[in-house]
Amino acid sequence: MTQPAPVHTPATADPPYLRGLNEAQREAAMALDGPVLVLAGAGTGKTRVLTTRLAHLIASRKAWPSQILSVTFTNKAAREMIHRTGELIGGMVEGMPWLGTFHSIGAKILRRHAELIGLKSNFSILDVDDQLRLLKQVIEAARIDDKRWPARHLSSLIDSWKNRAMTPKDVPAGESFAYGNGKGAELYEAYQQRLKALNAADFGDLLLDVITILKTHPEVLQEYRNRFAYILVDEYQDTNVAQYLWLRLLAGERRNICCVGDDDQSIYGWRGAEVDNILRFERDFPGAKIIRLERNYRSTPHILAAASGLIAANKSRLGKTLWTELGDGERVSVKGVWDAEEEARQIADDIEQVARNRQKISDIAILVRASFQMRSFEERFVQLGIPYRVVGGPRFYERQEIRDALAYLRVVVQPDDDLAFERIFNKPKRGLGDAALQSVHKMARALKKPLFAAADALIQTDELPSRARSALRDLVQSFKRWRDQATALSHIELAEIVLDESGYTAMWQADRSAEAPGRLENLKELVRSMEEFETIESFLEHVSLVMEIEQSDTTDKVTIMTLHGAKGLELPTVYLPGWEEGLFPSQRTLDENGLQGLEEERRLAYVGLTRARERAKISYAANRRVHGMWQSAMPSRFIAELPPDAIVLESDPGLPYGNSNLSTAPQFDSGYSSPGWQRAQARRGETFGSRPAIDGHAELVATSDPDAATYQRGERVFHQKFGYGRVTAIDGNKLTVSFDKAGEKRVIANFLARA
DNA sequence: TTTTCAATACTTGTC
DNA sequence: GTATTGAAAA
Repeated sequence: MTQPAPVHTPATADPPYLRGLNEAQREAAMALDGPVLVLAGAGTGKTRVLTTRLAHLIASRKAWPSQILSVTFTNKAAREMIHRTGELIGGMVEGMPWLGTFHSIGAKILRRHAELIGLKSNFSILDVDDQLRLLKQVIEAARIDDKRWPARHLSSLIDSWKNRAMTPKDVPAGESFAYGNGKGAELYEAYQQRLKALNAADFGDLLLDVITILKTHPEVLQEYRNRFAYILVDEYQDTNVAQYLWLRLLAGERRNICCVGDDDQSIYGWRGAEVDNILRFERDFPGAKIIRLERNYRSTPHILAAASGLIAANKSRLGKTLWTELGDGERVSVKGVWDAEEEARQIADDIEQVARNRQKISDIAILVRASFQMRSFEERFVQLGIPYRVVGGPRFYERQEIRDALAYLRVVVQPDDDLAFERIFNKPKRGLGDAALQSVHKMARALKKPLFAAADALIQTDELPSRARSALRDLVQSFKRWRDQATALSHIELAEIVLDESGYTAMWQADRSAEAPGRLENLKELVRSMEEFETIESFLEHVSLVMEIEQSDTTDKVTIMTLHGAKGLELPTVYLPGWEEGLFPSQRTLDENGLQGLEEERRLAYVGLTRARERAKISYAANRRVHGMWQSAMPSRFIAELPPDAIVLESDPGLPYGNSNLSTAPQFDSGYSSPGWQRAQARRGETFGSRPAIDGHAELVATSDPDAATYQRGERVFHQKFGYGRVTAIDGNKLTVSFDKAGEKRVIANFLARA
């Protein structure tokens, strides 16, 4: 977020860190006392304000660094804040112990008071995988059919309860019925007990348990209220109810709380974020100062106009008007293409052109709504040899091989970690199957001891078949040996020995699949990354709270990522493909969350547009394959909402919006009940894979037409993608058609026409 | 116990 | 269309 020279020249007496701030930014950075809400539009220098505020608090001696609580959502944001504050006040931020993510700070507080909630201070933090396995055990113990009631479902329910700061007692009976015929709350309770027994907490607990402690132990609450003289919150629009309560408790009477956010960029409602938190800030903190940052330093006026015009269609927002002093620049281009492959082809051609002009292609990002859209781009880039990077795949520490390796280390360090032990029990395969694991469990229950101790006891008996017994004995003895060595060796050497002697590395070396070499590489990277840590314990703590690994890839590559992943970024050129009804806005969101969902999708579109500094290029495909079947699509309603003056239409011939006449735009009602994309567009004279005919006659076939829905076997039909064919089988509205050119395909009846 | 086949789902994703 | 997951067969 770079800024040009300031308009308001600073007074000479100003400390250097205030230089270059505009009036609103300066006000936001300097209003230190009392509640403050900074509404920071996209590209208005939000991080600048936050860091300046921190610097100002410290430099003016209002508070010591250790008295300021600064919370962010991501580690990346936390890192950036530390780094940039350091630049402002000259590297004196070593002692900012309370700057971090909600979860890392929650973990820190919880470790100090763990015993108040039935944990030990060395509790382990479960990842999503462990959580799910534990839930499965709880569900099984309650004799609930996990086919009818999947563990995933319960997991997301518990998440949503924790997001709303509900303990098992607080779950309303109605919601409890969402799982296992009213057993929801009961299972939640059982799960919490299992967690405590395992001395473990999940991510939700890092917040919820702290809230419980603060509520039930006034002296602890007072301690933290005294400690935190000032509170700073980043991305306030993304906070959930639990985080909100947590902040309110800590802010206390002093109310020195400053929240920075943008209601128009709230895109995580599905994850429990409450836009309402930001919308009602004034009511929660009467007398709060509201400061709007509206001067945008990032995008050209056309891009801003497009984004502002779009977001104006939302009803629930506080309202901001972004402006800029930059010169006009290019209009936002809107382009219709035949299908996703064509879309990828054209964008790739564009990018190739940029590369040929020896311009950086790392200035370009492709932002998609859903990750399946990435494939067509990757395929095309591979074909053309355009270097690219996909951001937001599975995170490093979430990869299977990394989790396995970590599980080994966890069992070495923490013999009581049952979940980790179970994970590596038969990995690599050592002939210990389900039967053997059940025996260990039985023993553990009998002895009331963790699995590892039970396994140790079990090999003294004749319970197991001799093969399994010796395999288990080997495993147990290996762990004992590694624990003995742990003191003598560095943690890096230890990790190498564990991975080696357990046969885990060998397992992947023997694997002939395509991913195996990559996995081995990742394991090496894991060991390398341990160097930064003093002990294996501190490394493991880092791993559970920081799901990423620093990577410095400076080569010139195009970025492909999801719109969600793009928040906070900015780039000169941004491609926004897939603006089609059903995909963006996503039909599922519309179905599940109605108008609210639509508004969130619109905010997502707003976020996408406002990432662009100089060029934004929207495109939509007239045809797309959804769940393996071809469907035609209508351009997104968001396209019709863009101000005509800010955009330029350049669709391929024969497609909607092909000329600069927006009156052909489909009309949607404010809700989602009549999506025009249900209408199929049948085009004649096309064959599979061909480009659209210039003079093709478009013809609409309504799905409601009863005639169109009933086909007979053997009937000749036409499909816009596959051409002519004959119906060979009928299954409801899904037909199997043997096409003359494209072969046999399963298609939806609505997209066929009689030939 | 392991392999193979069929059923299933399939937006977004921090910590 | 495809990746993942779970249950039957080898």
